[in-house]
Amino acid sequence: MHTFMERKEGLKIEDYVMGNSINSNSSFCDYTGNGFPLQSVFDSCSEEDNNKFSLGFMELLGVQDFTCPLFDVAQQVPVSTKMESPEQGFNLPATPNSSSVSSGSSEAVNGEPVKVEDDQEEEDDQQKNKTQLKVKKTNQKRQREPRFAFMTKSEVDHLEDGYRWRKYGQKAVKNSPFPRSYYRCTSTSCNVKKRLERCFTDPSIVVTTYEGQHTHPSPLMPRPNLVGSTINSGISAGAAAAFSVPMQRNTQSHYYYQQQQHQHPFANSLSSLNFGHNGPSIDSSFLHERRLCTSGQSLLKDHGLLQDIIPSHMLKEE
DNA sequence: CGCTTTTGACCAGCGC
DNA sequence: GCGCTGGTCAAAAGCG
Repeated sequence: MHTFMERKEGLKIEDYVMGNSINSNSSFCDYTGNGFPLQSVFDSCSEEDNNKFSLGFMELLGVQDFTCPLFDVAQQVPVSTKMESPEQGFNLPATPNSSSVSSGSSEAVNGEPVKVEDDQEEEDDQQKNKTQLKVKKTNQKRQREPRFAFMTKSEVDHLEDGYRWRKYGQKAVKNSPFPRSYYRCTSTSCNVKKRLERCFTDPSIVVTTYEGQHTHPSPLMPRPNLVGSTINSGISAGAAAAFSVPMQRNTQSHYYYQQQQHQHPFANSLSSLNFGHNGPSIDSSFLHERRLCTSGQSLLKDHGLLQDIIPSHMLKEE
């Protein structure tokens, strides 16, 4: 069984997901390395060619009675997310205060606003800023924060996740009638971002992508003592804090993707991200959501996570 | 008045 | 080099 990284080297992700190999001798689990397709939700939802895959994957996941969602695209993000290096995100914890992410912003230039005296100087300043930005960007290639994405079946676009977000952009998405919205955490010095978009193959599904790590506790959520649950679930507290899963009002269910080959995909993927070194100990919303997902199942069951994440018929195959 | 949302413009990266 | 696309900025408008 190959790992994702091993396979990634030789194939474009589209080939990998859409290509002949899916019809070859490989089983679905073998094919993905851990039982899940490696193609990102975004690709599968936004790329026309991937539509087929998307539907196929929905079926495989059992969309009719989906289990718990969550989809870790953290580092081995497929082609579409353009991670510089697969190792980066795993070995480097998210660096919320890094200026590299927003290097395109004029605020990032020298860290202070540009004063304008008159038109001439304004132009000069703009020229300076542009050249400085170029130099900065060529010297320091933009680094992406690790990403964590999941699909949520919901009627509302913006799901409450315990944090406050400010919308800073909206873009039309190619091959999708639904725009993508860009949000940033409103907390100062916290540069966590998230993107929201609807899956055009199923408008009832919202794809949420978190990027970065919160440097502060959730401003809206109380933090119940659920440490035991977290430990038993194998989820690092920091990871839970870094990527709080929305608490949705209208959600019926979630999908889960993750891209590693471990037996316990969710736990391994999150812990391997190595988040939470400076984050809050636990974010309740994440655990809260897990409760919603499990709906009656005990969180402390040994295989509870796997059950949440992997369709039962796939578990039987293992 | 302060904060959030909207939206057009700009920029970088990528593929051809 | 050019065009396309994703991501971000920032001014204006909206809202409580």
